[in-house]
Amino acid sequence: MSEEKTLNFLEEIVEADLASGKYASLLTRFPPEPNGYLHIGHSKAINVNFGLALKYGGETNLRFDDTNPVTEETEYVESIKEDIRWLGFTWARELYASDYFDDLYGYAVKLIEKGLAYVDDSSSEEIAAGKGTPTEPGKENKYRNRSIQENLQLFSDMKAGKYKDGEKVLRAKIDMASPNMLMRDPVIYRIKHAHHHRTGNKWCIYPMYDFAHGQSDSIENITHSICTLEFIPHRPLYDWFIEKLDIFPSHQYEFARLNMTYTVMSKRKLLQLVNEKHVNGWDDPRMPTISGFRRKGYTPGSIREFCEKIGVAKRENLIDLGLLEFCLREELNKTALRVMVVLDPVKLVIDNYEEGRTEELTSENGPDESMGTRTLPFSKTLWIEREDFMEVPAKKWFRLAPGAMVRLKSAYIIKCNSFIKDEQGYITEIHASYFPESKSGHEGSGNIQVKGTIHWVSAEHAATAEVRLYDRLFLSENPAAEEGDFKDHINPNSLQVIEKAYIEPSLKQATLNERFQFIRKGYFCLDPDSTENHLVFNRTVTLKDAWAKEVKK
RNA sequence: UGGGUUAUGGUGUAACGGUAGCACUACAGAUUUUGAUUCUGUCUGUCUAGGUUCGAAUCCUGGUAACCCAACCA
Repeated sequence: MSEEKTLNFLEEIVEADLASGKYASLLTRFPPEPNGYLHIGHSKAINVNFGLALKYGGETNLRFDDTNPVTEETEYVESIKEDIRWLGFTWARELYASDYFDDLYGYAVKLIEKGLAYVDDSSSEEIAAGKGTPTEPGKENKYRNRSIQENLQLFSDMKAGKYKDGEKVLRAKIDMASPNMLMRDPVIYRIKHAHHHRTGNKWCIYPMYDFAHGQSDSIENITHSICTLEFIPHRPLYDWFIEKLDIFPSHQYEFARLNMTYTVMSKRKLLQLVNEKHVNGWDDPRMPTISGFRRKGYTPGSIREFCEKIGVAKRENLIDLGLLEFCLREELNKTALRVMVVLDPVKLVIDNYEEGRTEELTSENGPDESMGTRTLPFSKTLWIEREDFMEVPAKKWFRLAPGAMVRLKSAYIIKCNSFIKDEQGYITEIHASYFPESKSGHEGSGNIQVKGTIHWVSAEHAATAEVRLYDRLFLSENPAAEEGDFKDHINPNSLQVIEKAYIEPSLKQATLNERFQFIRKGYFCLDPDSTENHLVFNRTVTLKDAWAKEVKK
């Protein structure tokens, strides 16, 4: 079977540009604004930009688009860098749009000198009104015809701080009747007397996105400037500035951003979830942020694989969260250490097992023999999962029930003799007898056939831990598209905390970067909230559960 | 309603005028000391109406639908 992978449209463009000699090498950039945390949607953009460069032997710059001092903070710069590194990518240069403020100012002066920009004294409302609507052209105002000399002076005064915020702006002089609203004399510089996280108080005028992005690309000699679909209408402006300024011609290309089921992706909505305490911060494991996924136990490889699988195209999409989970399970299944943990315990007493006796049983750590084995203490009294016992077994029930037999994983086959209920009818204890000859790994262990195998922990030897079970944050597939407030669709049971789960003793040595499969229950990892005496585990993702489906039928 | 972008199974993505393929999901079966994994199989698709052509998802014409654009945000 040949592995002939077809190219996505960006790869086709790049290959054509390289083949034609338009560019000798490839240089892309990832340009986040440092005003929030990166989410899974950004990981697609990261994968596209870094992935393309990697594939074609080029480089990728990390450029912080920090042209708006009032929303941006150094804290975000650090988290963004950490997330990109964690995903496994390395940038060629760490740059900032603010590095180019002097150049950008010079470009603005050049535009004024060419009669292509003017200072406008209108209020923002007046400017908005003057732009018209998509169906009606805008109107040219009286400031549009100021002399070059006057504009130069005024712009210089703006820079010098002679005006207050909002008193004046610099606008490009393009076409107030353009069908593209963005070409109707866009504002390119505004006054903001604000402290900038890098340039401090040096500037009180700041360039707008459209006057910073393309030029920054050009200054860095970015060959392919890749962004999302909503910037398509900006492209004519992007090209206009490059042409009028006569600078290196970077080109903009657009792809469809990632949308995923059962979550929201807009920064505004994520901020709301954090601020209104629907989650416990940006790195809450229920958040679609990179830091949230990291804390939940996702691996960088699974996210990269997911980004590869979803492809790159120009059409709107809503990708099934199940695909991300598939990528995760695919990796974790190969690498996670198998351990036994009882989340919802009920006591199991082996009547014919000697009181006080303990055996060290051997169990495999994973599917691959190279992962080795460990020992597990076994004794008369065990904890098993409450849901693994049914007083009146359902049809096709393979687990424990009165008179039924199951195997205790890596141990013995047992047969249930009886069980005890309290006055409320709650089962408090199950009694069984074991078959010594059925011991795992020993001759004759397979003489008795059973359909079910369940996990267990020795009561005497078990340690305890808190376990946090996460479910999807929203009940709706596409909460942002629902009528009304997206928050009305929050899943009230997205977090279930188990205060006291019984864990096998080996788990006391768990470390933060290890991944575990709690056999039959899912994949888990240690949470940073853990202390030596209080371990906390997060459920990364469940296992597929064919029985749960059977029950639903 | 002016401009722009996009339409392929439930989802995502290929096929670049010549057999509609791949992955996820779903379903069925086999294996299994995890009802996991693994393996095998099955279902389901070219927005619509015309046209060009020996042949159209692909080219042309007309519809339709979805998304984006009227911040001194990015």
